[in-house]
Amino acid sequence: MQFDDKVPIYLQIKRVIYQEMVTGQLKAGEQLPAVRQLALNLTVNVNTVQRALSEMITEGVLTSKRGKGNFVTEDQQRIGALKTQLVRAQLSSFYQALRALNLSDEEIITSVQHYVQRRGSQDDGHVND
Amino acid sequence: MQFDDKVPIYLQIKRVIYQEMVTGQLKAGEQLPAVRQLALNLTVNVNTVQRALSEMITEGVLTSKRGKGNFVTEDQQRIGALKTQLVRAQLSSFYQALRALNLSDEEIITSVQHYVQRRGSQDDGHVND
DNA sequence: TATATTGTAATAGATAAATAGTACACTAGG
DNA sequence: CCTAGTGTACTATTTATCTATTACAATATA
Repeated sequence: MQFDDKVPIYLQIKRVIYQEMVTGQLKAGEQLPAVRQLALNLTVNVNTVQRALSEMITEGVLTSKRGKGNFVTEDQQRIGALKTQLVRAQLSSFYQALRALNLSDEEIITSVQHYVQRRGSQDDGHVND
Repeated sequence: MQFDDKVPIYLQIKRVIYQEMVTGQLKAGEQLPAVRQLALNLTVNVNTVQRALSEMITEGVLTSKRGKGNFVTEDQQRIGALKTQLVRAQLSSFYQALRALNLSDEEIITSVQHYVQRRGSQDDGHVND
């Protein structure tokens, strides 16, 4: 996997796993691949994977069972809250950045609409739910 | 100034100066504060400021005159292009992040609308152009 | 011609992050 | 009981970033 070398890799790994939980690629209670396997998949060191996972364990979205594996929380509501939290964080930083470039609220909204339209008419196989 | 310790400071400095150019706090052709002064303002080392500025000089948005100072490009169009570029980068990463969280195009648009509305009704002294 | 102010370069040290490698602890299954 | 597979811990090394410090080069001005 390719990472942005201006952002710590362990943070980018967290983001990937968050996304898999939110999209349901990883379901509540499901076991994650072994840390050594994750390290291979991500072409990254085991310690780096471990750092990402241990933070997520502290946050309560993962649980660890020594000798067995790492598991997504059973708490489906926790995952829902995670999605809300991640979406809100994106909205906040996006809004703040565009305001800092002097865009009005209206301009921000229409810029998103136009961007989405442009992407929609641009035959790159993405689907719209 | 406070920085996010997960992102290189020199990149965050570039972002701040970009914003000042785009918003007109720094006008085309205008002289920047001396690097040593900028370092004081930002509570950062001169070398770190220098790294940010030297990259922006390479990009052509700043020019340097040894013994005189650093200056914003005279090319107003260049600044306009900079704004376009920065806005587009924000849109792209924002869109990609929310798609990765399984939001549809419609949901992305309405989430922005609701976020802006919520902020608008929330008396925190921001103005709407 | 000096002196102050500007940008620029170079060195050395500190810290965070990532890597490689080794070892240990717990669990399941033959 | 032994072995394979799991998470976890620790050390050592490398790289990028930031800092502190010193020095030098170019410009303006008294």
